[in-house]
Amino acid sequence: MKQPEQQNGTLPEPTKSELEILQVLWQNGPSTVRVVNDTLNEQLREVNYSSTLKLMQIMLDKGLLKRSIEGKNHVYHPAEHQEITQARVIRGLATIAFGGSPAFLALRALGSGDTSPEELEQIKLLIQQIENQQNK
Amino acid sequence: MKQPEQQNGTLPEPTKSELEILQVLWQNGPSTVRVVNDTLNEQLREVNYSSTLKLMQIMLDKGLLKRSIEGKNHVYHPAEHQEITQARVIRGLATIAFGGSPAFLALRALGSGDTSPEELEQIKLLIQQIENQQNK
DNA sequence: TTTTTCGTAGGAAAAATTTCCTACCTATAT
DNA sequence: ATATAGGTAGGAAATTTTTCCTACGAAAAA
Repeated sequence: MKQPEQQNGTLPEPTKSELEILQVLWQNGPSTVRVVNDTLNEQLREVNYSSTLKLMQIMLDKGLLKRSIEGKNHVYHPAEHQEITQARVIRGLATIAFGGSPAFLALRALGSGDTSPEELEQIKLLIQQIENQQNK
Repeated sequence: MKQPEQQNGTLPEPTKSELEILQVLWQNGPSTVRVVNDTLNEQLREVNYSSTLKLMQIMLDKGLLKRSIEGKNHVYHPAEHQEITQARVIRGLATIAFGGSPAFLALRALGSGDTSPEELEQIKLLIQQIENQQNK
C-alpha cells in the first residue's frame, strides 16, 4: 500500500460504493471489514468480502478512512465527520443537478418522499435556528 | 445507434455527466448539442463538443433524452420531468449515504449551505403543505 | 465550383470504479 | 503436527463512465 493521505488538504468526494461503506461505519461505529461487509449484505446488496476489503484499503489510501489494529484485526473508521462528508456530497450533487443550490435540493428531497411528522418537526427546528442566525 | 428506449419501464439513474447535461436542458429548455456544450463550458467546466454529443446520443439510447429534427439540427429534451428525475437521484443518494431517508438528506442540505431567507420561506411553505396532507 | 464550416455517427481509447482471484500469514481446532 | 478457518495484501480483470479522433454529409462562404 502507498502512503496514506492526500497531497492537498481536502479529501476527495467518495464514490458510490465508498459511500455505502461510510454509511455502515457511521451507523455502526468503527468496524472490521467483516462487519462492514456483513452489514452491506444484510442491508443493501450482495458484495464479496474481498471487494469490500479492497475498497476499504483504497479508501484508507485516499485518506477517507483511518484504521487501528485491535488484536489481529484491522478496525476502520471514517477520517472525517459524517456531517462534513455528507455536506460535501450534497454540494457536489447540487452543483451538477440542482443549479448549485442545496436549498433547492432540500426542497426536492422533502417533496419527493414520505416525510414523517417527526422528521418535519426536526426540520422546522433547524429552520428556526437558521433564521435566528440570520436575524443577528 | 441502437433502439431508443429501455426494456423495462423505468429509466436508469443518470450518471454525473448525464446530470450535468440534464441540468442544462432543464434550465434552457430543448436545445441542440451546441448550446448544451457551450452552456456547460460557460457554467460548469471545459468539455469537448464531441464528448457532449456522444453523451447525449448515449442518453438518447438509454431513453433519458428524446430528440426532434429542426431543420438540419437535432434538438434534444429530457424524456422525463425534472422533478421525477431529481427525485430518483435523491432516493438513490439517500439509500447509499443517508440511511434511506430523504428527509435526513434534506436536513443535511439545509444545514450545510447558505440558505437564503426566501428559500427558507419556500421550504416552510412546503412543510405546511405536507403537514396539511398528513392531517387529513 | 471549390473550400470552409458546422453538424452527426461510430468507434476506440482512456480513465475511473468495482470485482474478485491468489498468495500468504496466523490462530484455532482436530 | 496437520488441517482448517479467517484474516490481509496485491494484482489483475471486468465493468462503467468519459473523452476524443476520424469519417462523412450538407449548407454556407469564397
